[in-house]
Amino acid sequence: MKAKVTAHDVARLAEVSQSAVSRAFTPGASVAPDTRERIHTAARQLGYRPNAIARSLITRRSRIIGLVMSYLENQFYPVVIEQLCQALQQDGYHVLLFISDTEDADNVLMDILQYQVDGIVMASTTLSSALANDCIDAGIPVVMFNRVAQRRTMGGYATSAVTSQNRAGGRLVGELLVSNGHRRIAWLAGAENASTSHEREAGLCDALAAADLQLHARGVGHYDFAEARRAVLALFRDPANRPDALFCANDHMAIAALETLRTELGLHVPRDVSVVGFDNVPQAAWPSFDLTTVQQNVGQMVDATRTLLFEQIGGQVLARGVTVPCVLVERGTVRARSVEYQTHKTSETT
Amino acid sequence: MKAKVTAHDVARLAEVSQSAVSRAFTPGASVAPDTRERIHTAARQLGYRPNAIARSLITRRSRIIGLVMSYLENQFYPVVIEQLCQALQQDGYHVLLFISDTEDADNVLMDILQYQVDGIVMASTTLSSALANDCIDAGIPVVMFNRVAQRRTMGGYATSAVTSQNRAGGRLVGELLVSNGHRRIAWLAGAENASTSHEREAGLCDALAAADLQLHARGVGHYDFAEARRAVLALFRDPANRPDALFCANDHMAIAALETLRTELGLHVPRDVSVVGFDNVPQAAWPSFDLTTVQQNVGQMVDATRTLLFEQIGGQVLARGVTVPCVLVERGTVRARSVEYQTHKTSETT
DNA sequence: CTGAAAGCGCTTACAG
DNA sequence: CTGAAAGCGCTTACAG
Repeated sequence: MKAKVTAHDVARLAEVSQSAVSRAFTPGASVAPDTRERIHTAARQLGYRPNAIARSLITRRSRIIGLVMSYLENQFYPVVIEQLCQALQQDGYHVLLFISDTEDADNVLMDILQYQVDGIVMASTTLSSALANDCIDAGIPVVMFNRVAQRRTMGGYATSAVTSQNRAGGRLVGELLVSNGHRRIAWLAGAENASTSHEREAGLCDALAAADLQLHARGVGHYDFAEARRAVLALFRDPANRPDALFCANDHMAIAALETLRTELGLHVPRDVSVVGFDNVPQAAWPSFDLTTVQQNVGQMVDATRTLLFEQIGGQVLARGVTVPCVLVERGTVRARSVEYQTHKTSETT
Repeated sequence: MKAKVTAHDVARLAEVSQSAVSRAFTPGASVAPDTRERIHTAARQLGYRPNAIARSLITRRSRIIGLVMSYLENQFYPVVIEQLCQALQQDGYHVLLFISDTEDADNVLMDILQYQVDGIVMASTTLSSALANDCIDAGIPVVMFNRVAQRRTMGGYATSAVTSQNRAGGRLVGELLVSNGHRRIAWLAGAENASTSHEREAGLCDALAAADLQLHARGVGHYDFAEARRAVLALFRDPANRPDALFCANDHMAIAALETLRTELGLHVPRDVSVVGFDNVPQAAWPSFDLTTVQQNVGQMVDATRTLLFEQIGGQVLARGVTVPCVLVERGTVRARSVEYQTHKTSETT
């Protein structure tokens, strides 16, 4: 391992001061063009790269964003990581990734703070809001991704958040199911303390209420494959009182439901029961699932996250929420309107 | 945003020197127990956290590992990220995540080097080995994860690598297929320049050769869903000359093959054709796929990665390769031995 | 446009 | 066990 080459080494070779070397690597600094040229040549010769750590210490900007997630089995999150990482790289930022169960959240917090990250993105539905508030108290901008803080304000601060229009998305699904003739509509919730799950359920209920319907049944899958399976089994235990549609709080659980309904309960989707998810993960489009779902616009969510982050890094203390529209993606898991129903409403058909 | 509290502030409050504060936060440093106590109390009072950036500058250790990946759609990699991240967190290290297409690899490299990472893990089959060699030249330990450098040595250095026993895994699959009576065995390669794909194919061919067989056909799917679909279509174009088994270089492509065979070609798996993958991603266990595959032991691979990394960070310059055993996971996509064949070999059955 | 100097927040010999 | 001091590799007023 060769000794690290520093700005001083380059300065010596290029016969300039160390300050000049620094300027030659600072966009917009005032250096004569030929000086800069000479410095860059020397730097290339020595294999010099500015030390970002030293720069961070003096500028008090690390250009690092902490990204906190709890689990990646739900394919929605790898997609988020990929897009967020690439976008931030383009902005000249980098991503320090923390995987955290809710239990060791405190240690994670300490680590993040010690690394002097310029901001934090919490992209997980299962992290405590207390953690977020601690960061804000430490003066570090936090953006909640795909969730909302449980307490929106604390000590005069508020937590920024980027979410889909979950309630509107839920309503879209409710309207689709109702207009296709479903009357016994069940809801499979994610985590009871997750804002995403709540809002999607509220949207569903809005649509049901507008049609004078109520939730037929309700289960909780904790956004987990195995738990979703169990909940589905319970929901469909009584053959005489089966739901005719199941709306799941995300695709990950919807796929678990699909598998369980087909394999273990011998039901056909959508003939016996319709299934709808939320997210539009890549697997939803696979022919085996062909899942009708609500697409979260990850690109727009990532853009909004960057905007909120940079606003706050730039000193604008105002936290705010941004809400991104989502769109219904109709595929094959919702039963089409029955014939008599179609006749009934034929004028409405587009 | 409150002003940052530093070791000096704590020193003032605890009525000690700034050096003492530093020692109180350095495990193993010599401080009187009650002094340490007083300092920690003061620190807690002020909300002090040591600045990891400043520490890195002086210790010349950032305790950051750069993790470079190209894409996360193959679910194998999110699993790797999750486990690697958590293991390194436990070691007191953190992960700076870089997503890189092969094209912008150079920029990525510069960034990594500027951030003074203590080591780099390249966990992607599609990154150039030139990139890896550049890092080694810069004196930063590199471990290839799930691949091997194209040129193992350069300028006296070699690149450490952690891989599964891919050739043995490929042989296992070949033996399974042959012993179950398949005779027209096709191979769906990943990328032509990926060591994983090569070795698995070589293992398959070993098994075929031992049974006096040859590859029946061969396609290339570039580890991509859409390309795998296209390759499968080509492989099965001629109904008179169809493979009776298809071994895919990873599960991601095997699932694409399954979907294509069933939906577009109307073939039944395993009655018409057997399909085997490699990795054992979570989806392989889903009932819709129930995919027979070779499991890569991610836990062992992660452990080996840490070992190699820390060896080299500790100054042992020797790069070396570690190879982790993998195991055949038999599920439902391989046709069982035909009756006459079974009779023939009945004594061998375990 | 350029250089000398101060300083970012720490760690770590070196004395005592 | 403790403190004063040097220094990690940069940036950035401040003069010139």
